[in-house]
Amino acid sequence: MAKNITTQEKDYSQWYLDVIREAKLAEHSPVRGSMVIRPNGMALWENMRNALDQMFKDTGHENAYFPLFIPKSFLSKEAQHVEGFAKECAVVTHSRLKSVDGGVEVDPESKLEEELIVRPTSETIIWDTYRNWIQSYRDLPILVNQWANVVRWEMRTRLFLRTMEFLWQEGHTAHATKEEAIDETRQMLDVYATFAEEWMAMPVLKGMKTASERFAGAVDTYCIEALMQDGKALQAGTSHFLGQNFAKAFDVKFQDKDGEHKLVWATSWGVSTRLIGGLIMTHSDDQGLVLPPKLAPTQVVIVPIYRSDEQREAVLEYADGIFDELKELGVRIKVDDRDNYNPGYKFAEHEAAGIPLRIAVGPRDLENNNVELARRDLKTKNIESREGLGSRVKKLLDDIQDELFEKAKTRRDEMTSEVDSYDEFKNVIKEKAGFVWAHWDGTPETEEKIKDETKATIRLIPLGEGEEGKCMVTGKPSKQKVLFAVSY
RNA sequence: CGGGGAGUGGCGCAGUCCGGUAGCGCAUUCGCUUUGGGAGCGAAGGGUCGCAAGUUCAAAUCUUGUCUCCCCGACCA
Repeated sequence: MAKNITTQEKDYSQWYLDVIREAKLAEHSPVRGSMVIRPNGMALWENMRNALDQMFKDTGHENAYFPLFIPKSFLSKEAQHVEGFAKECAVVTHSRLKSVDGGVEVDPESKLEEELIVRPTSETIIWDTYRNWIQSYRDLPILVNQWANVVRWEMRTRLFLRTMEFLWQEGHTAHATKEEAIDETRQMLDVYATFAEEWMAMPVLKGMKTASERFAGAVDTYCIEALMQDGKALQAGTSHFLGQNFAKAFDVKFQDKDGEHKLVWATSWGVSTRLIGGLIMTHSDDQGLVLPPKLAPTQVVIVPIYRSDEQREAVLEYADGIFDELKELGVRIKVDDRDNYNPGYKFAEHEAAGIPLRIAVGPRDLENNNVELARRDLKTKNIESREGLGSRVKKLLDDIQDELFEKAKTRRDEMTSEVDSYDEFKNVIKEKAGFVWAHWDGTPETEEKIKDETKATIRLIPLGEGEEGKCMVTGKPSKQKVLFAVSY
């Protein structure tokens, strides 16, 4: 079984790569750190995108599109922002090639007057644009999102988790008041958390980043953090309160009701194809991908089983009847009527692809008016009556969605510890991994020391009040426990 | 970008030490038999051995460079 997939126990990293290959989600391209997203992977991303997009629209946002290329001078306008991204930018310096003995080389004559940066994120070009869109308080708020690709010149890449080019959405909003901008930041964090939990069935914790983990140019960075099966944390989404940093840098002011000219308040927020990596490492197993029904491109696959042509015809007719019934109920379903693979092969293939439910129908089922129903997540098989199948399948898909979440949440909770001493902390991080709550004195020095000594970083500071205590390292006062983990 | 490992038909690998006609399994194509957990038999197709230089009568094999992937570090969504 699953003969092409390394077990999680043997090598989790290799397992992750094998699952992606066997589920045909993506593959490496000839360009270092860049991937080809295959149709299965793109269909999954499209479902995620559609769900998120609707959530953005429901909260009053509109989509727009800004350029891929950003003039170099824009990047230097916000000091923190430059510092954060300078080291990982792709730069366009020339505009054409010329032929040289059978090959091509960069034409030195085509050197650009001002070099262009391939966007690592779009704050700069968007704020340069917003300056022209905003004059009055009546122009605010601006609630815009864009779906785009961005490029960050990464040293070390992993499919979906960290690639040089990736797909994402970036929301960029402009507000008249600080309070409104903070509300927006928090609202979008909630949207991300809801999406992660209700659609991806991936439990997340919400919180705020420390200064060292903050987005370059933000006043505060909020995040959702998920815990993967191997005990490492994954930052799954971020929402930034940008204060007036970009408004200052790009001189974006509005005339308020009181006639005063004021700087605009800003937010930005994003999630990326990295979420697919999180999805894989939350639910999948040694047989391959496991997908939550709400995001699965195909929710149910019907595998017909037959010997003779007469049987084939009868079975396919039976299968088509089921297909029609479920299709009518809004289930994403397909019939795998390929004749060149036997059922066992198809079973294995659909399991690797993570299709939540499989219905097998053969002559025996026709005779008894049954189907065989198999759950991908539990690997169970049951004979079920054909009568009322549609509504039971619908219910089952809902159950799977809920159970995947509960299972992931239980695992997350089991892998979450709370410690009071640094020795205990070091031991837990080393032996058990997972999330660890502990007191921290709030200084970057202590944070850095912990990171150097244990590889664990502060994933988030919880929102709201916590119980006071003493830092596990320095013994200095701590306002609340913060969440540590080794992360991706 | 540093350390380690790897690159040979679509996939997984042997061959490399010790240079001498490029092989195996799976997959693919055709035919027949099969089909309730990755089918069987027969036939066929497919590879400038990552790429580029060099050494040699001769290079998958030796040398140098370079690209890509995996693991570990530094950096990051």
